Order: sequence, then C-alpha cells, then structure tokens
Amino acid sequence: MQRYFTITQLTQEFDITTRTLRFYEAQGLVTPQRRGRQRLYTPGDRTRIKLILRGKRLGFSLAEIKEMIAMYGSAPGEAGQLRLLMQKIDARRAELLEKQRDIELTLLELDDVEAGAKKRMSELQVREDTGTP
Amino acid sequence: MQRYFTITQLTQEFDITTRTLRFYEAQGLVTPQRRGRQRLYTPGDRTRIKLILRGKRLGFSLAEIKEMIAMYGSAPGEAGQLRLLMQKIDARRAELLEKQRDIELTLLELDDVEAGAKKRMSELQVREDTGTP
DNA sequence: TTTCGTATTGACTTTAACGTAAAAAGGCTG
DNA sequence: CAGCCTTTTTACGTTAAAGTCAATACGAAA
Repeated sequence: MQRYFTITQLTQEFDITTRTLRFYEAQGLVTPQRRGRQRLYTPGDRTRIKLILRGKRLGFSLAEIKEMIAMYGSAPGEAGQLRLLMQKIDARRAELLEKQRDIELTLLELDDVEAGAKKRMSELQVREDTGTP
Repeated sequence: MQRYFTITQLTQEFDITTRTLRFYEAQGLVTPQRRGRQRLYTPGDRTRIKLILRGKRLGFSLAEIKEMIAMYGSAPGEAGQLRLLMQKIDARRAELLEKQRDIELTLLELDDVEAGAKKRMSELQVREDTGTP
C-alpha cells in the first residue's frame, strides 16, 4: 500500500501536466506535503484531484470547484453557517439537475441524427445492391 | 406570430449581451439576416442560440458546439462521410454518458453533505431545547 | 433638421487555465 | 565528483470567450 504519490505519478495517471497540478496548488485546490522541496501527494490529495477533474468535465470553473470541495470538508459550524451550506447545496443540485436535462435532450438529438444517418446508409446499400447509380 | 427577433430581444430572453451574440456570429455559429445593417434573427437562429447555450452549460467549447450543430444539419453525403458522422455521434454520446455518471456521483456526494448538515442542525436543536451550552 | 436612443463596427483589454522556457537545486549513478 | 535526470521556481506567453470603449450610423420623434 502506497503512502505517497509523486507529481509525475499523478500526471501520468490522470493525463495532466505538472504545470496543471502546480497551478491547482497555487489556487489552493490541493496542498501536498513536502519532503525538502519535493511535493508528496497523499491518497486524499489524489481524491481531491479526481474531484477537480470531474468538476472540470462538467464545466465548472476552478473557483466553483474549490467552493464545492470546501463544502465537502466543511466543519460543523453553527446554525447560520449550516443554513448557508444547505442553500449552497440546493443551488448546486439545481445546476446539476439542469445539466442532466441538458444531457438527456442532447442525447435524444444525437439519436435523431444517428437514425437519419442510418437510414441514408441503408438507402445507399439498396442502390448498391440493385446497381442503381 | 413573430417572424424575426432583434438582437436585444434575444439578449434579454437568454440573459446574454449583444457582444456575445456578435461574437457567436463572428465564429460562424449563427448567421442572422440583415435589414440594412441591423441583424434579424429567425426562430431557427433562436433555436441555434439555445443549442449553443445548452452546450456551454455542459462545458463544451464553442468549437465543439459548432461541430455538433453542423452534425445536426449535415447533408445526406456518401457512405464514407456517413460513417464518419456516426463515429462522431458515438464519441459525443460517450462523452455525454460520462458526464451523466459524473453528475450522479456529484449528486450523491451532495446528498451526503446535506445529510451531515441536517444531522448537525438537529443536534444544535436538541441543545437549544435542553438548554445545553 | 436636430436630437435621442439604439445598433454596429473596430480596437483594445480582461480573465481563466494553463503552456513554455530558463535557471537553479537535489539526487543517483558510474 | 562529474554527469545526467527530475523537480522546482519564476517569469513570460497563449488561447478562448467574452468585456469595455470609442466612433460612427441609422431610424424615429420632436
């Protein structure tokens, strides 16, 4: 079981560059430990990186992703803070649900385009079979 | 029934700026007609704008969105082109399905965070009730 | 016709998210 | 210890997607 990951290990695993990971660190999205000057990433850091990349795939900005990650690790807090947290959760959830609908619509449209393409393919096939020019 | 939309009508409907619409036009994503110098958007243009914004919400770049819109309106074409089109469709679909999984995971995590927050809220409530500091 | 408000065009600026290049610092390998 | 490789730091460059600003231009109203 591996305690730490080097920066190059992670860049290879996730297909990103060292520049990217250092940039994320500069933005406060990950804070790897150091052995001397070298960065050492814990499994926890690795998980955060996964979260970041997932957020990016969904079109969130690094600032938004930072906020979401902060939500995950939010301390207990008092009533007001908890209410604020729950508001943020609701807002994010609404966004994600909208994205879900967007995806469904787009998938349906892709189905349509594909159906049309298949139909035209089969028509071409018929012409080949019958020798129609 | 309205034949044309002005640029400001559309900016108000979609909460974007005129600069944005002109930029999309410069990128070849929409091509409104002109009356003199003034832009006139057809319902079809309006639909394309909707598609663009949907694509943006899903994190696609304008270049990708342009490609997808081109797929929708692609001419019949010959067998090779149709096969290429279907490959593109498959690739997009795969991307969208990945985004769907990403969303599901994120929603589950939000549920977790919310559950934790609710629990802490109720604990605070108990302390209030019992007068515990 | 002057004026007012809205549109257009072009140029320049900005922001996020990295890319690229240069210089110095370890660290291991023979 | 010299040579080589990787890593780090610093600084500047780049790209996409607009924002901002200035100079008109147009159409309608007064």
